[in-house]
Amino acid sequence: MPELPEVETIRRQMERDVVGKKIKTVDVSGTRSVRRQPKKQFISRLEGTKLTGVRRKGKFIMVTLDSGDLLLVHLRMSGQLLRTANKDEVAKHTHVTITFTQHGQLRYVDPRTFGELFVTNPDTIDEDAPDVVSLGIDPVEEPMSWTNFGRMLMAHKMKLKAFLTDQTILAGIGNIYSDEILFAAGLRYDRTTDSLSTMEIRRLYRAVVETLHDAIKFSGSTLADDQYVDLFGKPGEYQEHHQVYGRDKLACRRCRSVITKAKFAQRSTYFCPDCQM
DNA sequence: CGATCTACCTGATGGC
DNA sequence: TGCCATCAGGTAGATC
Repeated sequence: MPELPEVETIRRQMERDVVGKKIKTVDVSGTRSVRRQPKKQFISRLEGTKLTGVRRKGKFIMVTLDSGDLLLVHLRMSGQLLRTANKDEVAKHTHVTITFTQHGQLRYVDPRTFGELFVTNPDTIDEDAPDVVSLGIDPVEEPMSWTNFGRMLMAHKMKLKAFLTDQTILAGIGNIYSDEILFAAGLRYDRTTDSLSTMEIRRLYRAVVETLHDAIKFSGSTLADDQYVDLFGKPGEYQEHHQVYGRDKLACRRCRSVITKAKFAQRSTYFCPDCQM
């Protein structure tokens, strides 16, 4: 489900709403959402700690705790973090409930159970979470020059969509935003990284940054199944601004050609055959 | 090394 | 209605 803009929306809300709160109790039900460490350890390392900050790298949310530990959350396809009152009805597929000493709870809900939570520490994260350590550059948190971006492109010979969605190169871009970025850049998903002119490199870098910032401004994208909602259960609005994603057989908003749907790496890919070359 | 595919899950949707 | 196939924001791991 969520990509960088959706995760960033939740991060910003958590920064305002849960930082400073102290965890009273943690409840874990089911076996899949906390799977990287024993449930008991997960719970004991959280209970009694205070949340001191919320950061993000790619699609990971990292909550800093006053114990020095880090609570890591990855929502994968269908995870939601929801701020609730203690007495609010418990939604189906609620797998983790964090109750604060005051002012309610933070709940983790995830129908498909692909997402996960775990507690780690800066000293042990190399062993605990190699997937976090190996993340590439977060294009929103770590801005770079377009020349540096060009060097990254040249260092990997692959198709543009594979480049954009490889979390060890750029962290945070998934299936929706790679398609939207490539439309904004006027480039096809199957162009190779080493085929771009200087102008195209600049266009692509600009599209990465602008598309992600735009999507954050509109609180991310909620698709027809309503799976993505923010910390307070509210859907995003960026789907109304999609130029290509989910718009196959519709007219391109720019040139009126028909948007095409293709398969790339077993995923749907949408593009305008006339605006993207 | 890269690319390609499969598996992990539940639920919504569409065709027959 | 029901049944079955297909698809969905992601990524790790096996295989070639």
